Amino acid sequence: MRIATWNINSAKARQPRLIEWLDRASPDVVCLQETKLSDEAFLELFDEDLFRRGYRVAHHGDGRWNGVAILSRAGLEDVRRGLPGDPGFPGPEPRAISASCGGIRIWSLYVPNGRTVEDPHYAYKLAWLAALRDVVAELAPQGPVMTLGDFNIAPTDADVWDIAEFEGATHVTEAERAALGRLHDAGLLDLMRERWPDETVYTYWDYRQLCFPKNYGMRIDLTLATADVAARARAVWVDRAARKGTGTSDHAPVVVDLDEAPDGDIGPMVPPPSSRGSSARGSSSRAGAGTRRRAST
DNA sequence: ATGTCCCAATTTTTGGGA
Repeated sequence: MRIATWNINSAKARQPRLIEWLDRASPDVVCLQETKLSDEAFLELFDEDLFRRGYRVAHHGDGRWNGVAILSRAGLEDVRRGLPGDPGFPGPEPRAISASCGGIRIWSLYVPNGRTVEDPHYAYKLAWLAALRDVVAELAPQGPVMTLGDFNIAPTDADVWDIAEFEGATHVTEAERAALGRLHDAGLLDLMRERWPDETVYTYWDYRQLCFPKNYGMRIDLTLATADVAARARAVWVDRAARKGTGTSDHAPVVVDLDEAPDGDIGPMVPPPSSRGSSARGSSSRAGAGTRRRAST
C-alpha cells in the first residue's frame, strides 16, 4: 500500500499538478493539506476526476484558509473531522481529518504555523500539538496509526538548510521539538528518519529567493506511525519532481510504501512448508517471510 | 527587489498569510 502526504497550497491552483501526480505516483492513500476550499468546492472540482481513478474522498475545509483531505482507494471508513480537544483560534479550524484506510487509522494534519514566538499563534500551535498528543496517546495502543502532514516543525537542526538562519524563529524551537517528542513518547516513529537516519531530506522550499534551485529547504512534512506500521515500511521518499516546473506547491509529496499487514484480511500468515519446524525464519533470513496462506480452519 | 505565490474583497489593487 502506497501512502502519501502533500501540502498542495490550494487545491484549486494545484488541480492539474495534483491529477498529473496521482497518475504518475499512483498512491493508494493521499493526505492533502491547505486545500483552501470548502467541502462543496473541493468535490465540485475533483469528484469526477477522483471517482474515475477509484478514489473516495473525505474533505474538511471552510474556504479560504487551511483545509485537509484524505483520498483513498484502499478503503475510507469511519471518517472523523477535526481534532478532539482542538483549542481553536478562537474557534476550531479545519486542520485535521482522519479515516480508517486498509486497516490503518490515518490522519491528515496541518499544524498551525506559529508565525513568530511572540505571536498568539505560537501558543496556539503548542496547544494544538498537545491536543494531538492526547489523541495519539489514546489511539496508538488500539491499533495501527499514521499521522501525516505539514507539522511546521523541523525535528532537528539537520532538517533545515542552515540553522543559523533560524535564530529566534519558529519551527526549530525547543518547545516545538518537545511537543513532537511527546508524540514519539506516545508511540509514533518518524518513518523518514527510521529509513534515512543521516540523509539530508527536505520537503519544503520557500517560493522566494530561489530557495528550491539552491536547495534551501526544510523537512517539516512528516510521516509518523506506530511501530507495527513502521515494521512494514519498505520505502520512504520525497517526490522532488512534483516541486519542479511551473504551477507547483512550495511543498513536495512524501511517499511511504508499506508491505501488506502480516495479519491482513487475506488471513493469518503461517510458515511456508519448507521452513515449518525449522529455525529458518529467524532474524538471519527473510526468505519465505512474505509467503502467506489462509490458515486452515 | 522578500529573485514568490495564493486568497478574498473594499476586485484591475491591496492586504494578509505562509
